[in-house]
Amino acid sequence: MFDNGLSEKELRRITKQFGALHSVLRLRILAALTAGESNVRDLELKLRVSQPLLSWHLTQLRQAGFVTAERAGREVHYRLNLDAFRGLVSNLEITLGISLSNQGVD
Amino acid sequence: MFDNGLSEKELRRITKQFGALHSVLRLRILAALTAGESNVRDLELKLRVSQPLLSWHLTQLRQAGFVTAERAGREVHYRLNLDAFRGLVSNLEITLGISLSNQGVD
DNA sequence: GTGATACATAAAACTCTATTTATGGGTTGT
DNA sequence: ACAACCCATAAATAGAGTTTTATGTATCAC
Repeated sequence: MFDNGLSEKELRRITKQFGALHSVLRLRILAALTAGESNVRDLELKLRVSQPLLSWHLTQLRQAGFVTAERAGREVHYRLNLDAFRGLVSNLEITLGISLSNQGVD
Repeated sequence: MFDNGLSEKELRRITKQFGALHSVLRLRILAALTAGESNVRDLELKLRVSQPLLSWHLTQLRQAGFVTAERAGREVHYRLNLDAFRGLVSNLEITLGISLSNQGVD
């Protein structure tokens, strides 16, 4: 056919990943995690959202692969998984058939 | 505060952009446009979707900046706007505070 | 064990997005 | 003007995602 390198399954995968980034709150969560790993309570205080809501968004991010969760006592530590972002950009490049390296853009 | 370089307005902007990519059909549209510009009728035949649906998705992509539309007679020619993708990746890098260049990933 | 803390999950209400069906506006050719 | 074609928009419906409220599970301290 005319597919640009990505299988149907991969298409659904990156679609879901883009969906996981379709939320101001989730982007804020990711931004907060750039400072390093964090538990849920700290994020709750930092972002001023309810705990169940935060938990739900963290689940979305985890299912998309953008964060990992690790139990430590009664806390759960979340941290960024940068490779997931790199993989997404890479798949987007394949879909578009171009390079998105932004050297010389600004 | 703790913002990683992006304003509230910019956050909403890239959130919307990610939302525009949260659709298998829209990714297929973008992939189809990598071959070059196209009118709506050709995309309709290629992707086998109804014309109003296609038109709606094209509007979403245009509002997000990923495609541009140009009238040519009674046709409207759509084409990719690669700078929008580069800008999005760039903003994502700012949000995460890292570089996403995928050199050496595969 | 009891109580307190940390996190996840379930159910319901709400909001946003996608799809269909029908119609309208603009352009070309006769 | 008329008919045919290309595309956009409106209204109605269906579906997916989000938020709240309430409850459950696991861990630590006592």
